[in-house]
Amino acid sequence: MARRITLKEVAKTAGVSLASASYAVNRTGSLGEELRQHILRVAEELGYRQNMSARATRTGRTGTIGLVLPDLTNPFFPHLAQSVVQRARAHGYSVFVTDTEGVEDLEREALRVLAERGVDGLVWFPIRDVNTAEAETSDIPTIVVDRTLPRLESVQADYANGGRAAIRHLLDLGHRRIGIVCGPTDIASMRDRCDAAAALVRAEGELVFMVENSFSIDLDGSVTRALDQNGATAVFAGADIIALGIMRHLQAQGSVIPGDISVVGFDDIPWAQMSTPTLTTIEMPIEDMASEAVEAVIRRIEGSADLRRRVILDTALVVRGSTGPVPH
Amino acid sequence: MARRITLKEVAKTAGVSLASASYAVNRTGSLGEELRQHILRVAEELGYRQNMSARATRTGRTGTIGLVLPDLTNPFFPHLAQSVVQRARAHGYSVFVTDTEGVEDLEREALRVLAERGVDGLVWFPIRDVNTAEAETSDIPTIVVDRTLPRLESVQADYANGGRAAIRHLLDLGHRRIGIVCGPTDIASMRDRCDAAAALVRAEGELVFMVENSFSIDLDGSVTRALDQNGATAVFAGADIIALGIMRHLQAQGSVIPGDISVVGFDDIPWAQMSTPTLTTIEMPIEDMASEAVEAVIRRIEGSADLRRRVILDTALVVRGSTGPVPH
DNA sequence: TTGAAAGCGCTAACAA
DNA sequence: TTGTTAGCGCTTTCAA
Repeated sequence: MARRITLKEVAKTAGVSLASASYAVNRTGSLGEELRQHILRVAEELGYRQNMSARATRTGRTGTIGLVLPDLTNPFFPHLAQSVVQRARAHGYSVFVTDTEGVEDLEREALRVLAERGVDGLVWFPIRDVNTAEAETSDIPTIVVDRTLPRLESVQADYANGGRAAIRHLLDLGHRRIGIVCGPTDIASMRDRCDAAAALVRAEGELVFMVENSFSIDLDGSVTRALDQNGATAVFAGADIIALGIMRHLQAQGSVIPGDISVVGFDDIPWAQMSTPTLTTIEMPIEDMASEAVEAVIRRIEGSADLRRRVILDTALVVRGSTGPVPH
Repeated sequence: MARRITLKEVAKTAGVSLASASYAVNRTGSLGEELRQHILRVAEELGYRQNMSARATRTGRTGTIGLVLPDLTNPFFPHLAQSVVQRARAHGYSVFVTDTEGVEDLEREALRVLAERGVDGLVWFPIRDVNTAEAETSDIPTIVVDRTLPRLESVQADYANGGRAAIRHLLDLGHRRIGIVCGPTDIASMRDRCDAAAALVRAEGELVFMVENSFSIDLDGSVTRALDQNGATAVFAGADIIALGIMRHLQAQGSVIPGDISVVGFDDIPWAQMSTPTLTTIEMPIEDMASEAVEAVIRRIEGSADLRRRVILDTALVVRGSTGPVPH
């Protein structure tokens, strides 16, 4: 493990001062063109690589961003993480990824560690709509994704409209007796989509049941009971993973989808395309959310002290095989 | 954005020297118990947080690990990434995650950036069995996952045995006419499982076809043709994603799985549990691979100049609904 | 345009 | 046990 070449050594071999070497490498200061070229050539030859830590102690900037999210294996997040990493790289930032495992203590700890590492900014998908780490994040530019936290800029999808779009689709197919299986309602983004959906069902049809299930393909007894007993011709689920569970249950009971009953989900996770039938759902603008979040956090880092904003991005209905005309 | 408290300020307010403050915070050196407590209390009150960059310039260690992988949205990786992040945290390391998008230039670039950031170690899942970045990684402790690269320690699953276990399972069910759909064979781990599987089929049954497909649920024409024309009673796929595509295709042709034909995959991605029928497959020891990789890289970082090792972890057959007795 | 030198916040050898 | 002090590698002000 040969010791790394320092700027000083580059300067010495190039026969220039440390300052000039620094100027050349960073394209700062003013340097004669041939001198700069010469220094860069020497640096190249010696295999010089910047020491970001040292640079960071001087500049106070690390060129890093922390991404904090609840659970990488939840199908929603890998795509988000990938997009954040890519957008950040495009701006020259590297990303610390932290998985909080849905545990608030770990979340607080994660934010503390990232603060200590001196991340320039944070993209944070909180476990719940609660700021578990006010203190740790208070002096770091932070963008919250998918949640709303006091005093923090956020990027969200238009959940309410998404919920309505799902119901509108069912209504257009002639469905009137509609059931809703919501995800955990302690999360605002979930409440938004379900409440909006429920309101529209009530206005133009009949809400035959509205129950809740955890983010799981396994259904609670209360949910299966609702599905079995209430004669809905269509079901809206607050999350695709739940919708898939519903489809599985209905099919196991001998129902044909969408012949007997239609199902629509929310999120457009990858599985939605591989189920039988494929799942009609509401697509989240994940890439847009990721780039919006990264751009926003970098904008804050680079100083343009933006107003506190809330960016709301459009969702879209994706019609697939799990919805069809109401049976008679 | 209030300026961060420095150790110097802590020392001053606590009325001690900078060194003592450092000792207290790092639990190094020798310090009277009450003095240490006092300093820590002051640090706490002031909201002191270490500046890891400064620390790193002095110690030459950043307490960070780089994780480099081809594609976070590939269902295999989120779990791996999560496990790596968790194991690393348990050891006090933070993880830079980089997605190389399956592009070798980006991979090289990613490794260069991580080297520049001074990561203490690298956990690297290369795109192919080729070291695209010899130079960038040569002086950083590196563990390669799932591939074999010259001069680098690696962690792998026992692919050959996994392939054999899948075939053994089919043979035990009475199948003799078996087809194989391999994944991209330019990857050693894929070749291993398929070759071992093929050898066993040839030895104890009849290999009715052996074709190749990309890592995709969509099948090449050559694959669908093989499936349709060769009267296999069972198919082994080199990857679950391909197995799911095969199931979809067969079902679309009117075949019943496993009544008419059995399908077994490889990887045990999450979807394998949600398909209809659920997919019999070979489980990869992902968590073990992740912790083995992290432990190994940390062992190297902390100096125990291990011999160059190759760790091979066991795979396991997971029997689900897509395999059954041979039809007559 | 170039260089000398101060100092970022911290650790650790050495002295007291 | 505690303090003094010399740097780690770098950027940046200031003077030449």
